[in-house]
Amino acid sequence: MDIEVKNGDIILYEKDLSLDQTLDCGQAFRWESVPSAYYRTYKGYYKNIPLTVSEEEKDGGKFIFHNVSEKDFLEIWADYFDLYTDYDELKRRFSEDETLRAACEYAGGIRLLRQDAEECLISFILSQNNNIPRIKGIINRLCGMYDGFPDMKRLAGVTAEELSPLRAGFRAGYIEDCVRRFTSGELDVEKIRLLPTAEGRKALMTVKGIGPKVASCVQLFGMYRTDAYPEDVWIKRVNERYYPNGLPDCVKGSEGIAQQYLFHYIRTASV
DNA sequence: TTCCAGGCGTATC
DNA sequence: GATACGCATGGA
Repeated sequence: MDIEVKNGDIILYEKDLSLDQTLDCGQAFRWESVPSAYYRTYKGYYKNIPLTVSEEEKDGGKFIFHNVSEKDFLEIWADYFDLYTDYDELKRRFSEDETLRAACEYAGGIRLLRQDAEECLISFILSQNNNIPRIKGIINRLCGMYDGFPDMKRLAGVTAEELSPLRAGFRAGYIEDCVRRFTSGELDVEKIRLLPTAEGRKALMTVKGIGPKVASCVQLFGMYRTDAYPEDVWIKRVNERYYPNGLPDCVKGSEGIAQQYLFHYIRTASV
């Protein structure tokens, strides 16, 4: 990893990263672009730990992690941004497939964030039949209500009615059920994390409001289960159009990361 | 006004 | 197991 410590900031040189593509692609909902002197600056959180991060110029590969110690960078942010994974190698492997090659070229700055599992559980339940700006709004109000993103313990006993200020609609009842199942001891995030992907997915789907897509999102984004492949409306279009006979062998074990490139490609590249 | 949004539960066959 | 339909909410 190529970093420098400078005036209390960490400077990172990383070719395979774009803040727009990674922080604003629908895998995380708590990052906001803020005005700055740089090409792009985002403010956001991992587990309620705040960060301001800048991309110096478009596709320049130079990033500034503001006011971050080297220790915190290496222990928290390098992990969160998945900087220990070689995306160049990954993209070369994916590029055996023609569609994926185009997707990787189009959105080569995407990385899979290693997010908190409980936060992803709540967030992706809220994401169903909803659009990204409104998902962000609901989560923002949730964080306001609890002074940061609440974990299961903090949410224990919450009712749909108490969540009504979030304007989450029918999803509030799903949150209520989810919290009850995970705080009663009936389900355990850390146990699900250890299960094989198919079994963990089944366990998650026993929660009211968690279906195949949300379960896979929780595994992919919240448990770094890279073989989870969430099939939303956009990815269904990709599959019908490019992969009617299934995904190519070159994505084996990394279906979820491939999904990120394909999702961004089909959604914004007008192909 | 109507339609749609990173789906899912329920009813019905 | 497959398919149709409603669902809270707010922006287009």
